[in-house]
Amino acid sequence: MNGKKSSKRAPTISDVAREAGVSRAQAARALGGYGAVSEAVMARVEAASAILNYRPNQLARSMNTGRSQTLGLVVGDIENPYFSLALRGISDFARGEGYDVITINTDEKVETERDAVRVLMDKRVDGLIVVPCDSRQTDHLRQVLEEGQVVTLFDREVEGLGIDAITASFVSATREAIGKLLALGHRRIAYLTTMPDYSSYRQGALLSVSPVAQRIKGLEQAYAEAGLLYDSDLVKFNAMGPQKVSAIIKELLNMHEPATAIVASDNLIAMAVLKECRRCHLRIPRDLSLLMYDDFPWTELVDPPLTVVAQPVYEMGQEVARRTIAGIRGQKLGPVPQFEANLIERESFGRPRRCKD
Amino acid sequence: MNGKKSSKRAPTISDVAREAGVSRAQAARALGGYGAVSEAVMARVEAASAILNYRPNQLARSMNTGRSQTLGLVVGDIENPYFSLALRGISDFARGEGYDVITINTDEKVETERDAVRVLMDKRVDGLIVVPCDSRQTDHLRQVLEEGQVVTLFDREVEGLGIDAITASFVSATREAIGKLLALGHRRIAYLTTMPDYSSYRQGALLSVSPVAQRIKGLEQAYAEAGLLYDSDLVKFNAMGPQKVSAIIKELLNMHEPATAIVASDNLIAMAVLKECRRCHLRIPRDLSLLMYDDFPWTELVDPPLTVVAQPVYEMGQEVARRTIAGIRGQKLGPVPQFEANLIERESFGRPRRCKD
DNA sequence: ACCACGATTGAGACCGGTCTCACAACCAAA
DNA sequence: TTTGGTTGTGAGACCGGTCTCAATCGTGGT
Repeated sequence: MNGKKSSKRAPTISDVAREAGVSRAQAARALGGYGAVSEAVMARVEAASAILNYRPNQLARSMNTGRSQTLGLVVGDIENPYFSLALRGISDFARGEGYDVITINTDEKVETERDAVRVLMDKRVDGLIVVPCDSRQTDHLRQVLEEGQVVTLFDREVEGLGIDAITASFVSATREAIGKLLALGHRRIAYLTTMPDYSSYRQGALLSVSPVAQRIKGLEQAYAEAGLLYDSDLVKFNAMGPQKVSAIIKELLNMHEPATAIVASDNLIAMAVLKECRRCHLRIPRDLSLLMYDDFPWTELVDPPLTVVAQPVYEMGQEVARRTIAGIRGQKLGPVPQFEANLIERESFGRPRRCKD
Repeated sequence: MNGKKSSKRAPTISDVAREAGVSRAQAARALGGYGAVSEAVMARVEAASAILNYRPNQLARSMNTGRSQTLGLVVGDIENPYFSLALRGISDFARGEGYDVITINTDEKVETERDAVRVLMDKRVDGLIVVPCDSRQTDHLRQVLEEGQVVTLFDREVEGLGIDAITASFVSATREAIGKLLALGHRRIAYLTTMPDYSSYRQGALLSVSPVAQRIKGLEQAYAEAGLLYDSDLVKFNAMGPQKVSAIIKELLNMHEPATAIVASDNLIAMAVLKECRRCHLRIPRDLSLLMYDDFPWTELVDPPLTVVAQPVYEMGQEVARRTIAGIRGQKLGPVPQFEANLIERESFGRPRRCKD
């Protein structure tokens, strides 16, 4: 139905020039607002442009300016409300500066991330915003940086790349949250993350800058402050999907000393935990306390309303966009602002149950 | 930090040709896999390309093929999980066919939609997927259609444009849901939508194809089947944001014959209703029954789990992408498949309370 | 009247690819 | 040996803009 015959080919600057009776160069100058143009020519060209309903071809413009006015966003999963809110922040800011955004999902697979970066480079985006899915495999990032591309990281840092990363700082909010759990009497607090287990997180250095590492650090600090030592067996990686989470919960509850509280590293895990609890008739916070990262509208609507550590996702989105665009323009913006996560207390914390059952 | 000096300019096909000792045309043929190329040249060019780490400039390619391998998505608010799930469906399918997606938010403002369409046209996207925010102001769509652009609508139809629209069919699921409410004894069932009130929805024709119209139709059918007449004063437009929703709920409960059930046209409204109920200590379903459109993971986690009318959003997203790309390629795909919405019964329906208080 | 200088203007190169066309080389058929 | 048809190849036009450069024009200074 649609493109019956591409009816009228879109008018080009040559058409406008002919209509106005001037040279291509002159028409371009009039429309582009650069160089010197007389009143008369300006008027004629504007009229011609209006008559033909001329719109400049951005592709052609990009060709020789080298700027495409487009940002590339490489993200794990845009369906995840965390990222879609970030995208909203990014595109709102970008739009205000005349940039558009191409989004590509990686599903947290490095191979896909590599492809995505390449595709976006090929499309000559002016800047790249990347949520790197593996802090160790970053050759592709290093390579595009060498080519002079502007890259900004979001949500996760990578050491040694020497580029900005917009992240929230989780240590203090986490320490505060875990402190409350400890005060309530919890000792066995499990941490669930979708992150794959890199042989062991205890190698520390590798993960030292990721949000997960920060959160675990905050957790350990809280234990230390209480004069306790955290049992790192309670950190569970690879909690992707409801089945995995379900299995992990079973494991945690069947330990010699069962977990009495769960920290969910993101909203998907938290939902899986909630679902599993409902299935097994476990009541929160009576049977299990729950802390989740990120605050979404529904978290205060569930039963019980969830205590969460929130980060200003939308604002962080705006900030990556701001810094990326500044980078493109060659501006310096000073140090990355600290986005501090904060604890929002609702009703998913309670005293631990004494014994099993 | 980033673009210190754009270190090495990206190699072009000329560089490859020189390195391989052949003409530009020949190098292009070898790389592009068209025309006739001898074994020897092929090998030399491939080697040169690998050495230089050559990547073709998609912009330049787009220039004269006229195809940018990019889709434009114009959507109300990507933060809305309904749309972000749809986007996921769209980009997954698009990616599989070698297309990328530029997303622009309209905030449901026609003016912004107009701009968005223009910007995307200027960037020469190959096809446009639009969630039109006003079924009456569609000149900009009509115009790009005349220019031969491929456009597919999503979520909402517009009459007289003669293009595909991917929507779910809501009549029967809604009739079923409302039938259950009527059977439980409800008579005063309110419908809340963010849609602005076009003087009055009773003009019918204007809204005849929108999802909202379909839902109201299903609602009225259910009443008719029960031998009742629906009081159209119970349809409340313009329910944008928690405050509006809050005001509307107050109004509904203070009517001479108060509403005993609420139908929320989208998840944002439903959340606002839930929040308001919590604030006013109204219990669902004891004091008020609630039906919401769209099914999201959290709907079965809230208190109580929500009865919803679900639509296969992800699949619908895939389908728009499929049809848009088919349109670009000039293929015909036959009639648009019917996506039937279906009722998922959970626990937010109950008997209406007898009197006030 | 003559020259310098700035404002206007058009010709044409260029961005990095694709693609048409003419021509050379090669082989089999006549 | 001449003819015809197939590769293989390079030259160069083209996509639709931007931008450099030199030429032209008008004008004030001397």
